[in-house]
Amino acid sequence: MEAARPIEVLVVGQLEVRPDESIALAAGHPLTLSVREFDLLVELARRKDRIVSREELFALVWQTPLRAGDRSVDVYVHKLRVKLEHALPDWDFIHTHVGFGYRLSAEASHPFHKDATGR
Amino acid sequence: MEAARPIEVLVVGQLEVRPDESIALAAGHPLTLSVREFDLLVELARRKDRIVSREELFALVWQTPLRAGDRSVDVYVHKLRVKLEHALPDWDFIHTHVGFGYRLSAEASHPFHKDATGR
DNA sequence: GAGGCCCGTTCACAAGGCTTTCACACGCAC
DNA sequence: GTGCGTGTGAAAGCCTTGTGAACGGGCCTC
Repeated sequence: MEAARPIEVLVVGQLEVRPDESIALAAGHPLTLSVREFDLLVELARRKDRIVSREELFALVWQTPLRAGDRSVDVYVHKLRVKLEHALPDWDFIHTHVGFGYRLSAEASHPFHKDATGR
Repeated sequence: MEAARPIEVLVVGQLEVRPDESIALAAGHPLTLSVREFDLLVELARRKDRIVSREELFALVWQTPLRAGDRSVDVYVHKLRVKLEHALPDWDFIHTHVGFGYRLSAEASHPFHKDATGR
């Protein structure tokens, strides 16, 4: 049999991330992500449902220790949130844990009090 | 009877590529492509919906590793885009993923009409 | 052999996207 | 209110990609 190196496919709700193919799918549709955005999403997805500190995320994605005052992680989390929100409006993916870091999990966005804003 | 090697027919939306016949059809009409253009289209079609890096594309089509600074892939992607755009104006086929590479997928070109209100 | 044509390659510049860094707004705890 | 941590929009510069064109080689025709 082939020495099959298992292909890594990270699934988080309707989100599917394939690090080997450098692609992320939202409900089967490819997301357009920059390199940093993609790398950040991959590392979060690999640690799905766990809280990951900024220091760890930065080291993983930027390959260098986080300097005091650097807000890059926050900025890129925001960029990812915007794109994920646009692709899958009914779900929240990146959750903030104040003082600890971020956690990636698929959670239905607040089921009550949902505006019927026509879009 | 025949050695049962299935004939390869790659379909991407209205695009049909037949490597064995060295022909590509757009909505049933043959495209006029050079060898390089055709080979590039074949390799992209074989990896439809996946992002393919310049390095991989160059190795596949040119049969030699990509040298730093070589823009051949970009140039041929452009040539292909022009011909595909001419043949099927309402569809986008080759999508750029900055920092990653190119992806071949049939996607309707901008569904919204862009006006010139400068807004 | 000369001229014309494609084709492939390379270059130069234009365009546009990406990363980084700032500034300020917000919410919560004290 | 004050301080701290996070959200968010924008500016600036860098880097990647898009694009038109020049150059040269191979091939066909005359």
